[in-house]
Amino acid sequence: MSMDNAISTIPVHKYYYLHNFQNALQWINDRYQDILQPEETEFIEGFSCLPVMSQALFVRLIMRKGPWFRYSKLVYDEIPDVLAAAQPLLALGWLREDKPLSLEELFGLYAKPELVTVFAPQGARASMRKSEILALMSAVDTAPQYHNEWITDSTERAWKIDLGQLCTRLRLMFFGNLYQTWSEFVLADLGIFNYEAVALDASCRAFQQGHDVDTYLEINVWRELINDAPCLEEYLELLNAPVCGNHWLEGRRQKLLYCLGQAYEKQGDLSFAQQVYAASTYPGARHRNIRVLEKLGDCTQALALAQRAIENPESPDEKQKLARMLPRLLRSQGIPTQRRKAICPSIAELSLHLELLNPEPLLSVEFALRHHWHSEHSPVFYVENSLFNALFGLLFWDALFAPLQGAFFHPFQAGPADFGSADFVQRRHALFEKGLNALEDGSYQHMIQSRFIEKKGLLNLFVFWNHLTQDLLDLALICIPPQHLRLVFSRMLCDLKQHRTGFPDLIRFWPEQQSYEMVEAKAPGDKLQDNQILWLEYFVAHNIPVKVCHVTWLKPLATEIA
DNA sequence: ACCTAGCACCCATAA
DNA sequence: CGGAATGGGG
DNA sequence: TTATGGGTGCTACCCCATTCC
Ligand SMILES: [Mn+2]
Repeated sequence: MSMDNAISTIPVHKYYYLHNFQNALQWINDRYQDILQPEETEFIEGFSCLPVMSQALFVRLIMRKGPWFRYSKLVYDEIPDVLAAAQPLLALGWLREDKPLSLEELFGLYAKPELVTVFAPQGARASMRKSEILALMSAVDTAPQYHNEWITDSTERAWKIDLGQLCTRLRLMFFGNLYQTWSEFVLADLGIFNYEAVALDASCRAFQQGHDVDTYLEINVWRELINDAPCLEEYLELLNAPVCGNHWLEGRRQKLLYCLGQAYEKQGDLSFAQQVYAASTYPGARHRNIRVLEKLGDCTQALALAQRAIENPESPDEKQKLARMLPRLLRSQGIPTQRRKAICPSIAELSLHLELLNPEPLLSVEFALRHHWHSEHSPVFYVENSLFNALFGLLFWDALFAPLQGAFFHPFQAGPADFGSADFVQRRHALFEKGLNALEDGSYQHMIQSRFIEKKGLLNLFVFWNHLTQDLLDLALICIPPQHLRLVFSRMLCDLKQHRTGFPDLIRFWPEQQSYEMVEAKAPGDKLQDNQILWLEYFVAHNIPVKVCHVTWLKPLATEIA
């Protein structure tokens, strides 16, 4: 804790955010000359000509919620005269005070007590909820007005930032996504996020074509539309959208279709959902298509599609789901099926039943089991996916951070941008082979240990550093034979997206015997998930030690009424 | 990869 | 008043 | 009773102030 405080109190330059933004603009300007739109070039040029205070204010604003701001709410030590700083921005029209505010915008800008005062004549009362006052006023007067018409008798000013879209576009071009913000810079400066240093040359950039930037933004608009409000029939027009030439964007488009299907399904528009699922190649879309056909009562179609699918399953996960649906669909057609005994007999044999006394304070089954088994000579860790993912991330560090074309293009990446694409492993084949070979010749131990030291704290999408201690790592390397690591990593490499998850909750070590065992803990009512079952089957098939422990509580609840 | 994914928890339904 | 939710900040 | 599907909630840097109910 004190360490964290020490880090976060290191003083940064008072205009740190402005310097970061200037650097980002420079970066973009250097790499995107051919793609930048005229107004973007104009903006970059115009920005550099502004007085420092105005630049600083502008950057402060684009990092805040917006698009409306109240002058009185803009208080910064490093910008003593906000009004003066705003003048050049107002003159350029980057900030506007001559725009009307809708009622909703006004309500976003002012707190309830203020609105009660303003709208008391129309019947607003302090006892009402803010939403009730809004409803009241909507009934009376909904037309947008200028700020000084809404709020008379006030020295307050309201400004609207007009370059939000443009700045979002620049941010997208820099990061290649919209979830990262300009605050990445300061978080990295403060040591809150530490990124691997990947060599980036002047040609590294997220987008190769201006059109792709637009496509990304369009998809994002659709996504917000789908998430924020009920989906209309008109959205089916997405079915006619052209295929994207860019693989990465085409994948995003397919995912968008899948999300639209989910939204339709959730709101009960099964027929729309079915059409969209049928058009999407996103993993899982076919399964949802079959399920929705079933829900629609079209079991004939559902069965036909399921039978076609099981001939050529897209993944073990889909195969698993299909195997569960098929008997039901067959029965619906009057075709009898023998009642299938538990999912897989080999997994049933892994079962172990324990009655435990839940210590105070109450623990989850995973922690209770760990507590029950843990001892100095047989330590137990609650690791879930984190252990094997971390070992994977450390062993294959060089492969993950290899500076391949298109993989890295800004200094704040926890992994390559093309992680998710079908040819990800193929493109790095030789590097992954190198890691696997290290398992053969024994050098993997040193490789993993030294990277644990060297790379500690650096963001890696496979390594969760707070879960991985030196103790845990030492025990894992002592107790888990390299043959097992190889088996696990091989399966992961088949499909990194899907096979990163589903590992058992606990791992028990017996360092003196150099042995270990993984254990999936199950509370009553909890059941194995598909990805867990698939790993269990794999472990059984390769003699990797694993159990499923079903825990019941010995003394249910005596101290419950408190 | 913070409107996203992985996990556990809780409930409804059907054989 | 308590306490959740949101926004701003380094 | 079991099996299945579905929905929800938590958690992700951490601290602080404001807002709202
Ligand atoms: Mn579990």
